[in-house]
Amino acid sequence: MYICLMYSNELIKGTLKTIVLNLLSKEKRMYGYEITQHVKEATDGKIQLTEGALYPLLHRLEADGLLTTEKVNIGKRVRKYYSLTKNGAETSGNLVQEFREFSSTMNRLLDTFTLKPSYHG
Amino acid sequence: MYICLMYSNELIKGTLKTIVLNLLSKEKRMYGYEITQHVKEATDGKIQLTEGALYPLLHRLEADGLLTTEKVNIGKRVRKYYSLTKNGAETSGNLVQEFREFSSTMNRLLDTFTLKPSYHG
DNA sequence: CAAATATACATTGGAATCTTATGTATTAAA
DNA sequence: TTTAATACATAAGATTCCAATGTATATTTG
Repeated sequence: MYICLMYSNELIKGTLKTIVLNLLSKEKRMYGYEITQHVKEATDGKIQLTEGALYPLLHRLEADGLLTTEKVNIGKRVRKYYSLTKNGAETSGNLVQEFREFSSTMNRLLDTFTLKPSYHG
Repeated sequence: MYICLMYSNELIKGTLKTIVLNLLSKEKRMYGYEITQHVKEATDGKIQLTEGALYPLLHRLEADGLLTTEKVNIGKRVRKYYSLTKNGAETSGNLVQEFREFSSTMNRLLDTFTLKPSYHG
């Protein structure tokens, strides 16, 4: 996904990594499905991550040394837990701060010109 | 561009349209180069639009009926002014609101989990 | 108990968006 | 006079995400 029912979904590109790393900086370890559910609940369904976006990202982050994994058997199923590496924790903090700054800059920019959106026809 | 010196530039994908339409909802008409300079100044250089992203977008928005153009001769040069159509003004308002909501949702989501970004090693 | 739903992983093809690089040309400043 | 600024434009490539599909186990519900 990134099924963002309330938003034109293009807005969110680039924030998935931030969301995931930030979550893992607070929770010791999480598995993919758990992440999707957590984000969904925390945002009242406003942000929903798709597997097609999430799983490849998790694999990439592991390959890049930002995450480590441990497999845990749950009955006959194998659950894959992800945790931050030291590098991942650092990156997490940076990305969150970057988003905050960007968000602030954007909102200021939009404020400057959104007093009355009008049609100058 | 989208040369965002302070940000990992991926964060901004999807906001270019919002920025441009919002600008044009406040200024009767603007031309491409003017838009890049305006955004640059208004954000203290934090957001810089590249021509490679801006011009194709302007063309697309015109093709989609959100913008109209008028060419003005400046000496030997032709300057291309863009203005919002009625449809464009409506879209502008929607996109700005969507960004605000998304921004708010994201910041709340990040707040929930950023008390202390840490390495659980 | 059977069927539907939830849990849980994964990959692939394609769309959309942006960057980098390149190109042309005029005008102003150093 | 040469450099920088103004002003447009396009093309190739990277990145990121979505939709679709696939597999399989576990739980809930009718």
